[in-house]
Amino acid sequence: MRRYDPRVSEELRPRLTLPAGSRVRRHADVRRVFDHGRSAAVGPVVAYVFARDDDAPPRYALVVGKRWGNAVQRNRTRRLLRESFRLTRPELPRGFDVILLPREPLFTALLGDVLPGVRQAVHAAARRFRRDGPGQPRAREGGRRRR
RNA sequence: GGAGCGACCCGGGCGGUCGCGGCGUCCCUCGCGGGCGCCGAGGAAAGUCCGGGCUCCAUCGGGCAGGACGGUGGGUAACGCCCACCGGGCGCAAGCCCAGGGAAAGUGCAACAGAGAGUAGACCGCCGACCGGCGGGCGGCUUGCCGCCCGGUCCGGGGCAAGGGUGAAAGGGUGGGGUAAGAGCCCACCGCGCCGACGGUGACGUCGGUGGCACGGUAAACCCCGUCCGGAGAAAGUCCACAUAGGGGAGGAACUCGGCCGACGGGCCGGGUGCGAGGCGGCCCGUCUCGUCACAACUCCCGGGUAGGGCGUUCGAGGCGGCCGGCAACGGUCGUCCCAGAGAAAUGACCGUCACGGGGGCGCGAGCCUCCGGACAGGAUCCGGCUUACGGGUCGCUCCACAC
RNA sequence: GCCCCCAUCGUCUAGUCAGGUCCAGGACACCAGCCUUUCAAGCUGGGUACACGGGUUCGAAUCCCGUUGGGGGUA
Repeated sequence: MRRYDPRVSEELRPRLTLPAGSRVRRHADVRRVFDHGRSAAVGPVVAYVFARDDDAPPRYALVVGKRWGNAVQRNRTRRLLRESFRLTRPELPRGFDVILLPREPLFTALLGDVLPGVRQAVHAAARRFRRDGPGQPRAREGGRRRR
């Protein structure tokens, strides 16, 4: 069985907390990231980012739909993404709202499989946002329409 | 040892590093902060299949319609659940299964096959007693008729339903008597119906008598009988804040009585009947609210806006232990405990170690080394059940084989 | 979360309420043959389905229960 090397976190002092305030909770904020943010995908992870007008640490939200399995499997997926975000948060660009989504099934994945993807995807999306600015909402033809 | 049946229990333990959600408390450089303490998923939290609590519909009243349930007795807040018992079916057995009321209230359905499918029927077959004919023999005499006998490997009428055959099902079964052949036609036993006695709270059982077969299947077909059920569902609901803009469309109906003002045009208030609209899931009754010569208000429909916060919200038909009652489900009583309450959603990540299971190797052996493995699955209003998914253990019992 | 509905050939569907005549019918699509120099069209023939597991019944696509998979409504 593969094991995750604990030295990854040993290097990363200071404190690696994940306070409640670092979560994007309001529906309007989530919509803003999806409609006007920029995205990038690395490995098993997709990241959407949108820059706020401050210099606070990055905030996150997770979107894991029913296609990723039952409640236990979705919880496992969310926890891996959250843990990856927590461990990499100090090195991520400040002032961004980040939404993380899985791109492939993560139920059987280990933390080491997910963490590099989160770090690189967020950085890539942030670079794209700084270069191109806010995007326009994609037209959703057919399918479900959000009000 | 093998096969099987039932009841019950458990759902890894300990430790470390970094974190998460509540509540309490303290600190500060007050912020989306930090320290400390306590608590933090399941036996199914699942499916959402039943039953209740709770909230709103003014009240939840009567009837119809509709739905659910269905042996008996108990348990329960209630149930479609549980316990005990009865009856039937399956199994060698331990045991398991049963929507298990009514088919003599009525209606419907049963393809194909078959003679006949529910007021039964006669294809093959069986019979030759009875009637008519045919053939033969004998006898009589009024010589072409009569009588008697024989013939079903002669015919028809007719009798029969035992046997064959069809079917899921053919209008009691077996045996004997009986008969021309047969048949509950008669008899014995079994089954069935009815009556009675006894036992049991009861479903029902046992025994006796009697009838002489009259009652086929299907109600998870309509239906009948009995019992129960008002509707919606926490995104229920309620309070506050914010916001849209007083948007568009549709609707209906009169009389009368009393009092007061006014001073003859009438106005105001209250009541009655009628009418209209609406609420009480559908309909009717009943009832309540509003309106009633109408700009408005009212009611309904459509359109538009908001997507924040508080309460509901977790102490409960609650858990654990003892004693008592009960075959049991369960109840009573005493003691003790406080056990998730989030609001897009917290239990995680990683590591060590010990147990447990499996494979391989070493060892005479106790054992040692090494590599794997640990299921189903995550609270979202709360309980009681059912169902479905799934890893393992303990105890008891049955049958078979072997040994003593 | 809560409350409803649906499932039949490759696709769209009929049959389900009132069980048998249904080894399930139709249209398009598919395959083969004929026709044509070839293709298309036309004609002839053919294959293909009751989501799954139980129960009731003599008999189930149909009735009942459970499972699975879809869809819709609701602040």
